[in-house]
Amino acid sequence: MKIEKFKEGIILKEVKHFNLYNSFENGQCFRWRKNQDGSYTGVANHQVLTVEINDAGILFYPTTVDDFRSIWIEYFDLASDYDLIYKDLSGKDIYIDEALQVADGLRLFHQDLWEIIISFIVSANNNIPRIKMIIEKLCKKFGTHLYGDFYDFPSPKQLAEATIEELRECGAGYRDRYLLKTAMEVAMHPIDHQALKDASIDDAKKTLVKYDGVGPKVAECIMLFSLGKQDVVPVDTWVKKIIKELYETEVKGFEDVHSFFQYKFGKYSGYAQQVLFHWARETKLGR
DNA sequence: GTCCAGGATCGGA
DNA sequence: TCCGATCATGGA
Repeated sequence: MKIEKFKEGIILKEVKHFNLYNSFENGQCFRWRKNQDGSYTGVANHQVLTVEINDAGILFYPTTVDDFRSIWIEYFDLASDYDLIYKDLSGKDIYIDEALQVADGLRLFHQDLWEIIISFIVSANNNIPRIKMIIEKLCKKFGTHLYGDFYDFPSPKQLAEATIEELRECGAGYRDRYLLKTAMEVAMHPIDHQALKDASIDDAKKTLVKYDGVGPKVAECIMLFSLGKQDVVPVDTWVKKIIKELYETEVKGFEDVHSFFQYKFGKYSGYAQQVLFHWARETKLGR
């Protein structure tokens, strides 16, 4: 990977399969804001970062070469070969082929475990614009101020010191007590991140669903969006809609949607799910 | 007014 | 183990 210094940041040339819109607005992350010029600015790794694509390549700023190597390559999944994924998935059926075209350059990020746990507790029975709004309020109210209008995601300790009323003021609704209980639990007993990464899907899920507000689907999102488990398939209302409208006959004979996806799309079934999810939302499938 | 959104929890069968 | 009711909130 050719990393070059560029003003306050770095620039990557010749990176294929990185589309900003498809990567930042597919429902995997909630804290990246689109700028007027099409670039995105957000907070991750306790830093404010902007990602921009122009004729010269992909720009990341402000950051250093060292930080980019040690932090952002992992976050943006830049070491993965998406050609490999596309070759593996394409041709499996007409729907995934169309979805891969629409969602081209969608990268599955490796986001912070704690932030993803809280974010997807908020996501339950909720919609994406509201999830973004609630998380933004949580950060502003309980997170550390970074720069301008950007705040760090609150730590377990910071969130554990919140009151139910304050969480309700952020718009969390009935999920307020889930957030508080999970924050207090994690503040008391830090998560063993490496153990979760090493664990099997079943074992990781068993651990994750112990947190209040984390059920099977949220656990699957945590595994796919933070732990890098690319064969985990979160089944939400949109995926159910996709199954019903496109795969109703095909899914019969399988125990559930998970085994169907696993059989059909193999080791990248989680990526297939995310591409289909994004495609369905973009094309307003069934609307 | 009803329905829906990246569902989870709870009590009862 | 499984199923239905219930849970805030705001936009369509």
